[in-house]
Amino acid sequence: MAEPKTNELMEKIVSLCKRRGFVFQSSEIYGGINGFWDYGPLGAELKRNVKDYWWRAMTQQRDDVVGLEATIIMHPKIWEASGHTRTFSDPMVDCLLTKKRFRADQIEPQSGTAYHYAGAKDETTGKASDEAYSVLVPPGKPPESARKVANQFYQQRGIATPTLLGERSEQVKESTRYNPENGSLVTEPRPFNLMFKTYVGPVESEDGVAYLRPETAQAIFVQFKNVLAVARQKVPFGICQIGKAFRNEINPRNFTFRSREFEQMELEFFIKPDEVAKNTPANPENPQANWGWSEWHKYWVEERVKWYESIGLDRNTLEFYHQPANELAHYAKATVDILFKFPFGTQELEGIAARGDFDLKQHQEYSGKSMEYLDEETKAKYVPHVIEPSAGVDRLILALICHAYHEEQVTDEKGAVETRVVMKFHPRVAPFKVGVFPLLKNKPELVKKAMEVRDLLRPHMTAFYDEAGAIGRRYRRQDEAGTPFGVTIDFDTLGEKPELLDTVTLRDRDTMQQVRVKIDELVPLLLSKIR
RNA sequence: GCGAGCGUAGCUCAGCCUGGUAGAGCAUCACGUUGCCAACGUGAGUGUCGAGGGUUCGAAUCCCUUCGCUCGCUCCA
Repeated sequence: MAEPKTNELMEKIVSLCKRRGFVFQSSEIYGGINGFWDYGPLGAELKRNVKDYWWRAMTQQRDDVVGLEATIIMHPKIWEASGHTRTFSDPMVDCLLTKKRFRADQIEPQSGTAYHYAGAKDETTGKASDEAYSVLVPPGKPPESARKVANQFYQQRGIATPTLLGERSEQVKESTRYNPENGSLVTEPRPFNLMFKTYVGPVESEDGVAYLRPETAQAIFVQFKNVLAVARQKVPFGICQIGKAFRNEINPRNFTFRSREFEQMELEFFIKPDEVAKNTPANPENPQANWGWSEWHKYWVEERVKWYESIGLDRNTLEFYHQPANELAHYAKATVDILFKFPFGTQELEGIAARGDFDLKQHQEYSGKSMEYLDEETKAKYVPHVIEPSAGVDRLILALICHAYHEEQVTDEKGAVETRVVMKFHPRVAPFKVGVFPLLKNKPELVKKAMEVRDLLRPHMTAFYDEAGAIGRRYRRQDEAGTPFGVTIDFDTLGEKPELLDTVTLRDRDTMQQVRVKIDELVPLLLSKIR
């Protein structure tokens, strides 16, 4: 089937999301608020299904993972221990000429001669700028190179043929105020705090400063001892959590992909340090308590890929990025990103990191509380290491929507070709599982029977009843909502052909094929398809 | 944050240049019709033209500010 081009495709998807009620812009009637999105009726069902299914797969169906639900606002010292207070508030500077942005502390100190200018004037037009500007040139280079850069600067400000005013020079040593690439002055360092700040208590004072969590993981680490004490688990075991996190992104982009308020699904899986584990490679299907971090890391990557497959994102729709050593965070031993090919580019859905014992050690140090675990089997005492599969819920929802979106050319019986838009969600995550339709709405017997069928299905699955308009139109509406099955009550259901009494047609969203099914068999049949 | 473009009905968009207080298609709702894939008929509704301010007798249209969206740069623990 022909798919539209990328930008066009993304626009169609955004449009459908609004039209059908998957995603709305937050606070839209007030003009919207950048980086925040709401889920409409269909989106809310979809997201709930995805989270429920993750929760079921990660903890309810495993012996070795337990759940946690922690608060969004936590003790501010947590973010000092985790490093977020430091790394999330780097002062940044921009090059005044190229606008390129640097971390202020990462600019290589420069020495040389700085040429300062008070402004510039265009002798022919009379246009002038009194904006001060400076250029640093390396020792021994003539002032002409500084003037060239300064000319560019003033030309950008609308002075076509600038005459530089008030030039004076100065020797500078080890300055970080200039762009090392072109010598241009940079802006004053400006703080960028990526954490949302708030105040605990009614009085806004610095004592009460707190942050909305920028990730859910830390909550798990700080509750590690409590969970350990009650969960009757032995290392290796995991703690998982689903919850909101907040980042004051400089520039939210790509629909819901990078939002300022978003939801994460995270597992922290605690394992033995390699010195304690015997590090016995074994059958990957059969996890071993004594696996080292490398085996566990591979195991969780595979587990997660299987999970994505189970909701319809086949392996070949994903890409895998093994972060090279120079990109790894200093505490990480390995990170594998699971990526999805979005229309706007291939982007990360989940990162699976082997984080060593960094996080627990940090909290041990900052809180003064021991994070050690007594391994009864080996009698060893250690701070467990951790494997962290961390997924973004909202970007996964977006991936599912993009993946589900299909346009198909359909030829009707009159030979006219039209486009069918169909959202091919996996039945497990589809917002509605089944649509129930009376063939005609002006026949009370059909309507009555259809309502009975709806009521029969409703305790088991989300069922959408629709009687408005022609039957084909109702099918197409459900195609756009991604409802995988349609049940139609017709005259045969009522016994027009006696052998078909109490049977209905069951339509498959993707193939549009219909089969006749006994009403009695509907619930078990559909349940087998949506679980 | 910087640069460029854009913002008109639920959606897609015309109108803007050259000011005279808004339109199309689709969608929605009601009634009728409809015997399985966006049929048809009749009728109905909707816009503070993104917001605020200015110019003008008069602003969707011109100017300024602001918010939002898209793209590029930047950022991305």
